[in-house]
Amino acid sequence: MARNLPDLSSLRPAGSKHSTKRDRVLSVFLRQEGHLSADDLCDLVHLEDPGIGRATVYRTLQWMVGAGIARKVNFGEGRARFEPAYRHPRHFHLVCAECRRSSEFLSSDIESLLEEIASARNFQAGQAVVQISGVCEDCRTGVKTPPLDGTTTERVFARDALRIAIATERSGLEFYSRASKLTTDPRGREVFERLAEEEKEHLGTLEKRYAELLADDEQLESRPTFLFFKGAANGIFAEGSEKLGKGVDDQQALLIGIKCERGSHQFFKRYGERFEDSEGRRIFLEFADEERTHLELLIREYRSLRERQATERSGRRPSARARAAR
Amino acid sequence: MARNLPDLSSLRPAGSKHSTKRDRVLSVFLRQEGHLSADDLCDLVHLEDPGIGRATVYRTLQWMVGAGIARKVNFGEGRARFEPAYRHPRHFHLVCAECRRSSEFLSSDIESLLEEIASARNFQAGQAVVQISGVCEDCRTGVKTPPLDGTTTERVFARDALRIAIATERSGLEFYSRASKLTTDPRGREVFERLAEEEKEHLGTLEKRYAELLADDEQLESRPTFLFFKGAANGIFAEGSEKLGKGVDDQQALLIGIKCERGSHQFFKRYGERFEDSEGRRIFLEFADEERTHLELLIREYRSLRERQATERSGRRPSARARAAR
DNA sequence: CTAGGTGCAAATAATTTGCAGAGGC
DNA sequence: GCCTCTGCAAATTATTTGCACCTAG
Repeated sequence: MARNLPDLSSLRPAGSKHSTKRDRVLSVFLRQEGHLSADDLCDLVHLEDPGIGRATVYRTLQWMVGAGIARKVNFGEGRARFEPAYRHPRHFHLVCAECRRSSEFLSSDIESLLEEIASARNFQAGQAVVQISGVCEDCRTGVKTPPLDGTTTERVFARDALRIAIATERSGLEFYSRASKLTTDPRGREVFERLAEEEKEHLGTLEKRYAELLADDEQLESRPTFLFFKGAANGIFAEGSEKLGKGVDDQQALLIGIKCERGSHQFFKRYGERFEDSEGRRIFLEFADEERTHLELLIREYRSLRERQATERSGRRPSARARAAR
Repeated sequence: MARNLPDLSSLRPAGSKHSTKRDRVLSVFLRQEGHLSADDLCDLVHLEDPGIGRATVYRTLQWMVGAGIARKVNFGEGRARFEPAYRHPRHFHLVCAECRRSSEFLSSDIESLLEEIASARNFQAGQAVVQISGVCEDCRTGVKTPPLDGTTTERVFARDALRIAIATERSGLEFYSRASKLTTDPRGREVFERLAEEEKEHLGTLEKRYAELLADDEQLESRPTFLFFKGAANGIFAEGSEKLGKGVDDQQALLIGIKCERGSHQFFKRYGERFEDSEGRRIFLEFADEERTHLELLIREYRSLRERQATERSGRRPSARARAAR
């Protein structure tokens, strides 16, 4: 997503010599956006340096795949295509059968289902391929939508990241408002109220950021989604809110909150880390960080509550466990 | 899934002559279980008739793919593999990178997410490829699990179909019990009660069938899942139950029920039709049929309720619409 | 008898490899 | 100077095609 290319000199086969030609192949490859076939890359390389042989391109490509710099994808054309793994985390494809162009998407929902399936089969999952083949909008309507440039791709990614963060924030806010109403312990209630307040404030910040992003590109809101993170992010707090309903006590409410924040934190951290330095990555990681802070606060409060309850019990009469220990 | 092979004589290129050799290739192919490469098929064909050339096998394979008899799958080995489309509906793969064997699964949850994504991108989706590559249980543990024979595959499929049907039945039962408690109109309540009763009865039948199936193969319950239909089937009624909570009137309750039954009916019909004649298919289609009956009952009741309400209103004072029409 | 089907061998296409020479360290 | 990288051409692998012959309708 970001424009800054990785340091070429640090990328070379382990225990190997530096090679100008390999660097050139790599450099040409990394500057490309789409999914190149080995031949496409050959041609492009020849424009800059006709003295580079096919075999070198093939060999470099092989090394790049092994080193995780490139990914080999097969769209069933009888030849492989390659895409940069830098600035493109693991993602899935929509492949047009007519124009052979392909666009990308990312769905954490699908990813988690795949994980579930693999573990149900005791299968140690590595990479997954998800491809939808069909006919793209352009081929059906005849209108040629220009491909998104780097900055726009960045913005779409940031937009989606913000949307997900906002949705999570909203459901978090609902969760804490509910929790604060249900909590009887004044200190616990205060914690939930404070968290709800924080979520509200942060929600405002995110929404402001979203509005600013829209100001940069008026078509931004109508551009197709890149990140499909429907359930995974929002479901966490929604599930928590649901559990809150059924006569839970303060301690349970805190535990549910802890579970939600932990899930949410892990989710945003995990996905944030998958992206190269970019606005979207920043949004995810900042969010993960905020969730971590909340998580710590909740854990502290949970411990304090248990302590206070223990003291209270022992003040009146010894607890069941204490009595059993005697 | 079923053992009965399709009629070979009815399968031939449109406007083409009959050919013994093509029939033989086809017949050998359809008798196989796994994913054959063109060469594998050649070798197998040569065992029965060494006088059949490579080209014929390739040409037959091409025709089979075009005619929808076979599906071409690419596991990234540099050569294509082919699987019979008969007795195997569209499905996804887990591919072991070590032993190169692949096992199959079906997930309606993933399918519906894929549909959603395609439509969000205005992409007319055709086929989808979902592959998880990794290391299978056998390769990790060293224990060689024998591949499932036809009868067992059948049973696993029937087991999964029953599990899904039972889960749906359960959530349907919960939905109708709830609805019957919430409904004020005595006739409407009676309908919901009757449906709840029917669900309960049918649930019993399904559970009995499940127990019978387990009796045939004591390991059946522990065999890996083939159908991953987590959300799609159960979510329908669960969503309906949730909506029921918030002070809905009788008419709305009926409408929610109609929506649930319609979704459920369509779901089971759609997936049932994807399978060749088999116990699993029967379970799905029978279930779809039951849901259709419920759907019709609910629609009749909804109409009757509206009519009664209209009469009631016009008996007391003309309805808003009737007054406006004057 | 004739259009389509078939085997064989040759063509194509993508990718890999052997090898002699070039170039980094 | 050693060892790896590189270009070229030849090899390999998967699949398709041309063509003379065969066979079903």
